[in-house]
Amino acid sequence: MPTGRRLSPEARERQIVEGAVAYFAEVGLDGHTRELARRLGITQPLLFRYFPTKAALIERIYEEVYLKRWDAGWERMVRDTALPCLERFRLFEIDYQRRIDDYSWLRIFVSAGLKGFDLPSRYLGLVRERIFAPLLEGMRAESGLPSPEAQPLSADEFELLFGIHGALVYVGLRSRVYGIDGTADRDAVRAAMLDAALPGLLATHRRVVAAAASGTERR
Amino acid sequence: MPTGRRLSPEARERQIVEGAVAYFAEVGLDGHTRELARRLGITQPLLFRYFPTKAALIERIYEEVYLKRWDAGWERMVRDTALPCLERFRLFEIDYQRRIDDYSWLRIFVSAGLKGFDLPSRYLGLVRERIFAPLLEGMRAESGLPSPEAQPLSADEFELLFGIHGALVYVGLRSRVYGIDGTADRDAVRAAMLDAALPGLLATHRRVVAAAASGTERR
DNA sequence: GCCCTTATTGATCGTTCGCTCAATAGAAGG
DNA sequence: CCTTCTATTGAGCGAACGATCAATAAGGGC
Repeated sequence: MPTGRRLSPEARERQIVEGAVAYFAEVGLDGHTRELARRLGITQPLLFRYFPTKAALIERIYEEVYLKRWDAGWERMVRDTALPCLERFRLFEIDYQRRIDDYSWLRIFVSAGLKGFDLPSRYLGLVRERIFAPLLEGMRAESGLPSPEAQPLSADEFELLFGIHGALVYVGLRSRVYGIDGTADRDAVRAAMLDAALPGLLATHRRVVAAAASGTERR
Repeated sequence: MPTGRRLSPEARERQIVEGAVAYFAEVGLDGHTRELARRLGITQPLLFRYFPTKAALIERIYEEVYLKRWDAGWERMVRDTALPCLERFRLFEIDYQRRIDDYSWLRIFVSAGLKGFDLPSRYLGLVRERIFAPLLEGMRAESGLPSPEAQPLSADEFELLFGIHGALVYVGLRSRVYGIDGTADRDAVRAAMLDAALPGLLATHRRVVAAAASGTERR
């Protein structure tokens, strides 16, 4: 993609942001501004006309890749009482995983985690509060268990969902971060994982809630 | 840990390796040799007396953290016909996860993956061939299914084990890489995940093998 | 076709990187 | 106590880093 000089500021900014996402995803957030500029076919000082510092450019990448790609429909989907909770969970995960099983998304996410930025923890906090909490509340209701107001959602309940979630994320990580050339159809693999994990989930959830209710019993 | 100058070469090398593991785990493999030396209380040129290049030091870290911590007992454990396969799998994962749920292990692993080094893919290849393949072979036998010689192990079968494995690894990643302060007892969380996932595993495995045997059927 | 705005560049600053080497200093043997 | 060996250091090399700024050139309005 040659540049064609003197773009409009909007077009140039877009080009820089998209190029930066691809570049820093590939080499990590310690990548160099000169190399990024070289790949874009522009000079390095031009980057600093559009972003005051490298850190500001990276902050913009966060907005671009994570905040912008958060789908408000997910929050509605998991509250849609027309479907059973397990089906809502399945639909959410299929759509969510398809969105994040992306070279840039996954690599910048773990790269940010390694560098100690709070983006991953804040993002997973969002998943926890806006997706998993409503789902667990629905599962409580479907099983005739106390509402979260009567008995707060426990850490173990969240782990139930994060466990399945993690298995699905790991499929993408193996390919995008560990470099295992997954020739497999990862969508199908995840669908099969959900088929295996979901049927027993409600029963396990009831056990976990009952254990939490009756003090500190174990299993 | 102040230095006390003029150590024996063996003691100094150990100190450097251990310090390097801790340092590069914390800041990533792009960390700087000067900062590492400062933390060790020595000068930077001394590092280069013990390791010719920074790359050689990092190579040594790989040996130290991954190859050296590989437990040959795992390979025996998963072949121990005295126990049912699911129990072997459980015992392996409990021990394995306890070993790798370690700040340095997990962070250097994903850091190496991001930098494109082949360590993670080679390591996971080891898990696949030396741990999961024997387990799947045993599961085939327990279920009266064809041996791997008669019908090769399929990618879907490996995904069955990698799915559970990934859910367990993700527990550590959330804490060690994403920086979510897991106040929870991660060992107990993983034990509960295994309790939830293992009971249905053999039946699912039979379905997967049957589907693979009868051509390209789906579910 | 000319002018004026501004996107873009070339040159460069101070700093820090991985790495080298001659000089220094601490322990062990006689 | 003095010599010898070598672990350790201080000074510094060339290269590359993020960032700055005056000079240049491309396009739009008249």
